[in-house]
Amino acid sequence: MELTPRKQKILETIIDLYTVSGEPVGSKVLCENLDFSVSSATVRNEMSDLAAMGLLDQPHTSAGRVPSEHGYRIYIDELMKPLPVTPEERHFIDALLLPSAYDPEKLLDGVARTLAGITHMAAITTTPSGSVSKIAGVQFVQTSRRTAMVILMTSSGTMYSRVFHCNFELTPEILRVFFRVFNESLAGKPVRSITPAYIQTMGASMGEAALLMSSALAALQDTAREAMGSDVRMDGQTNLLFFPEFHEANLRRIMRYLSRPQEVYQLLERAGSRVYIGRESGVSALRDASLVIKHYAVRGQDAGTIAVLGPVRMNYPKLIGSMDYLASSVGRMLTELINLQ
Amino acid sequence: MELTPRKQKILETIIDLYTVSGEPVGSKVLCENLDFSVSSATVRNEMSDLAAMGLLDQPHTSAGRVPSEHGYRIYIDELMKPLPVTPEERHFIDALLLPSAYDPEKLLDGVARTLAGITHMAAITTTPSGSVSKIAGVQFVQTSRRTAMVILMTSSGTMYSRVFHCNFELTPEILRVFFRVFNESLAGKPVRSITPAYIQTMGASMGEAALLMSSALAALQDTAREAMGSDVRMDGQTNLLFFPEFHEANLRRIMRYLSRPQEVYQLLERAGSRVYIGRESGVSALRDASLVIKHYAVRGQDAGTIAVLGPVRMNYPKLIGSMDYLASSVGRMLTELINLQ
DNA sequence: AGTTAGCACTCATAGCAGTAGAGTGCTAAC
DNA sequence: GTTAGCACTCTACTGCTATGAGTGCTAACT
Repeated sequence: MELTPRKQKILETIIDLYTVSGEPVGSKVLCENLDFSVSSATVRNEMSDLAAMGLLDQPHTSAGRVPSEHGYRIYIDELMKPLPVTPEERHFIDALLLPSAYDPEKLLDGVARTLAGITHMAAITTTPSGSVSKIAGVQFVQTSRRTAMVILMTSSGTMYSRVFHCNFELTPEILRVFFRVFNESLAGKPVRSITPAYIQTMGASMGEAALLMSSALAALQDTAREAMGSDVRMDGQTNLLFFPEFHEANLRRIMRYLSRPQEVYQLLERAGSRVYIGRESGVSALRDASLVIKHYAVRGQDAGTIAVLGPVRMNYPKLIGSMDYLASSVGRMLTELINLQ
Repeated sequence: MELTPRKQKILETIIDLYTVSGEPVGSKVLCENLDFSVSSATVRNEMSDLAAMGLLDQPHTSAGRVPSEHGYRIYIDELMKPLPVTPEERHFIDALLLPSAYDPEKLLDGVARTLAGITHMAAITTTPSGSVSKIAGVQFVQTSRRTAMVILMTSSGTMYSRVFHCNFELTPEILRVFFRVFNESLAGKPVRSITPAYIQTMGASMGEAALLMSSALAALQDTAREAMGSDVRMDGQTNLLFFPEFHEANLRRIMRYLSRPQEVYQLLERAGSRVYIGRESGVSALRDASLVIKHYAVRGQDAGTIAVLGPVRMNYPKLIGSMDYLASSVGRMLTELINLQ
């Protein structure tokens, strides 16, 4: 059967109405909200066709119709257009991002908070894990007589720091030696090459100096482990409490899933920019939710993702418009931050 | 009316049974669980007395009894004893704390995660805000040709860092000047003295050099603002989803309250080590919850709090025992970290 | 051929007894 | 002071009915 323009319009209107009300849409209210006038009987015939095409579901015989996952898919792929952010919204988003704009480490936190704030849903951001980035350099800062901080800087602009303690007095000279030794053997190497084995090799090649550096080496390995970890930030999980479709077991399933960042990370990284409606994600915990994923690029290279998790019934055009803008802002900001270096 | 030993024992047993079942306790099951044998009629008389004393509530006429807030209060103040952690539990807690033990910045995060992990409730930790701590020193690290990181170290052992960008090439000499100027005017001063006004004064006193330092000054002020902010970490909020008493509106109220860290911070800081049962906290969002607060000390001085939020029906002796141990561990670890410096 | 009015049919929901069972409070005996 | 016995209360559950929203179908209309 063919999806005539009138059927398209009806599907769109059902999705619009269902998005705001959350209730199945009946033929009567539907034909009151159409921008052309036909009787409810005609609308019923069309709805019956759309249901036969698998675009609408019916909770039970005497209920109205609800868009099916497939219906949403057609709507998103063919019918809707992203709604670009207005200048006001742009200013609003920029203002929310500003406080974290100067620190790559904090930026993705700020983005998650911003995204959760403007969408009132759960927001997730990821940065590329160290598995793809390189070591830009290692820095040392003395923090007290016998403690110092090692800072690992990566090519993606992120920094990881750790404090370590030595059983001897540190001097600027010693730290300069640390700096030279560490940067000579590490700068330019992929972060993933800092393995315990490599650390041992480094230690071995230093001879006696290794004893002095053991705590620094251990601290460095800690930062590398952190850098290798998938970097996932979330915010606004509690926003999901306010959607009637997220209830009890359903909600618990979702929250439990979100508490395993590695899995979330993998889902987002391999997805590409797209919308997962309900069961499309293949994650059973998310079967009643939608996940909108948008990759952002730094220097033209795919660098990470921002994503929003919410009920299937959400305002996709608006959300996708906002996320498009936010993703480009983040990419631009990170590119600037890296170019500064 | 007097709280005879038998009444005490009955109250304790009711609380024990109610803690595991969550159901009102009737006279029949109660007398099966008492360690002395009396008939259910006797128990009924005693329960009736306890209800008259305000220690038990009755949801409705034909239901069993439930401990009242006042009943819990008496139980906690007079009847129960904290259950010290077993050596196994001690090892378990230590193992959970270990990964974050070496970085004061991350320790309180780790403590919140640990506490949520062992209690299966929501955990909160606070550190003293910068309003009471002093500036131990300021450090600068070059991160690229034109960017550097300023690190504010406080007397409480916490560090706050921010990256800043200059429109000229940075050299080690310039950073040494920064270091000298900043430490001369700031070291030893309370963190709260770094106000925008003071920053301006600093700039003014530098003459031309102020132009070079403006971005560093701005970054410093950012770190100071962060250091002044109440430092509240939470974890395990989603654990609350699994308690039947936290439902719908109730749960949303609590989550909404937890999303305002400043209020939570104030509640914990002014409370002292204690248990707030239901409405005792004075926070209406927490009227159906209990909050167990424990202060920890660093170098013998009150330094911050750890707290657990959960249903009123919780295992207080066990929880308080665990928290006593955890608070002393945290205090000890922070004291060590500070003494190292 | 497409559209519409009319009507029978379906099904969820709310409301209303009636019943079973848990638990109490009271009384009288021990 | 303790206990057995019993009437009383109240909730939770079940089955029933009425209601109404909404559909699907048919026949008439344009």
